[in-house]
Amino acid sequence: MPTPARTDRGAIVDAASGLLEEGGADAVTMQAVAERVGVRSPSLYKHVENRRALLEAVMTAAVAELDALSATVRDRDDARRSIAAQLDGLRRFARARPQAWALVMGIAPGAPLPSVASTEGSVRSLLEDVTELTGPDRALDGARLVVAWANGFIAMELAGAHRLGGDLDGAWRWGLARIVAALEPDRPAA
Amino acid sequence: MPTPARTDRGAIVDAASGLLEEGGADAVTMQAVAERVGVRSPSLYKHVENRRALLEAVMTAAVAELDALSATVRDRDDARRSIAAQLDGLRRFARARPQAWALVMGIAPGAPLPSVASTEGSVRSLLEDVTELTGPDRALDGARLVVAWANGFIAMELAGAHRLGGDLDGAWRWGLARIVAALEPDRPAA
DNA sequence: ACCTGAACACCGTTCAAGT
DNA sequence: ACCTGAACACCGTTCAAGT
Repeated sequence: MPTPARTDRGAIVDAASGLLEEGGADAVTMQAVAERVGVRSPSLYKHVENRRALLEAVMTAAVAELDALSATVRDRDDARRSIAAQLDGLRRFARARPQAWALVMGIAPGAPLPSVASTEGSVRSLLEDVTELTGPDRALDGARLVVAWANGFIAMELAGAHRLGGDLDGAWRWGLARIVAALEPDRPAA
Repeated sequence: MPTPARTDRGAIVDAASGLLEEGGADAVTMQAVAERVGVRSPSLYKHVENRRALLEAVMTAAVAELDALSATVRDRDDARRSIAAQLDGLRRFARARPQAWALVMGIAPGAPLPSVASTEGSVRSLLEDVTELTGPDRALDGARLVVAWANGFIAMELAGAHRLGGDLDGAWRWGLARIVAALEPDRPAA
């Protein structure tokens, strides 16, 4: 006789996301996830292939959130403003969900896969904004410049680069202005 | 009767470094390390406090290598050239020892601690070079700009951001030129 | 003073047995 | 069709016993 499912994939991924943010990827054990959704750990294997696949699902969900956020903050009327808004959004997401961000960046302790590449899906709208400033020939290089800086800055910030002192928010804004200006070859922006 | 030591901390850290590069931090198990140095895993605890401390020692060794490399490639006569040389050196190191770089970046699977901050020790000489271009007021912001971009780019590269295509070496050189130019407020560099 | 086997608590994963 | 307990191979770590 068929037994009705006592949990499902969505609940499992949610539980894993919660555990990830609370204790890092190491805290996402099959037993902890199982306990949170109310089953025993072997039952999870009816819904996810294994722990690695579960973490990939968590990652995919985070990428989707980032894509949605990117679409929300985008400003189609002003490329410069749009780039700034999207990078600010990325930083906000990273501060709110550092472990998910680290997972997406391929930076997480216990991460399943390198995956910055998948983030580049959410770079698509950024790419269009950047193209407006660089022209099509340097659009890809420009997008890489911008994304590399932002993620590198965030990595430093989350890793606690406070010890050098200084105003981190100020450093972000100054860097952001410089980076955007650097996309425009000839005009020496303010 | 005292028994002569059959291994020592240096050999243990070396073995751990090798395992790290071969299979990532997950491969640095106490048993694998023990086997490589020719003892049983419990004996390791006579020389290192625990696995976490061992990984920290590996990280410290990598930071020391980076510092040495940085000192080697530095060019005291030309700040711009010196910055480029140091970032190129960082990229070379990251490509040769991706796992060690990831560990230092706080990016490794199973990393013990966020530690980009400690990298900033090796940023000291970079900081001096940057100061020549930005002046003292923006030196810290400028160093953060440069280091963030370089590490972000390397993270993308190591994570396999090839899928978007394009010339990655070209993107690095172009970005590097732009970043260095961005340090000089007014002059619109070539 | 260092090394070892045995032991403990924990992992992920498989599988036969239940409903 | 899903859930479970038992089991397996593996972790990190402790500790009494060896030399």
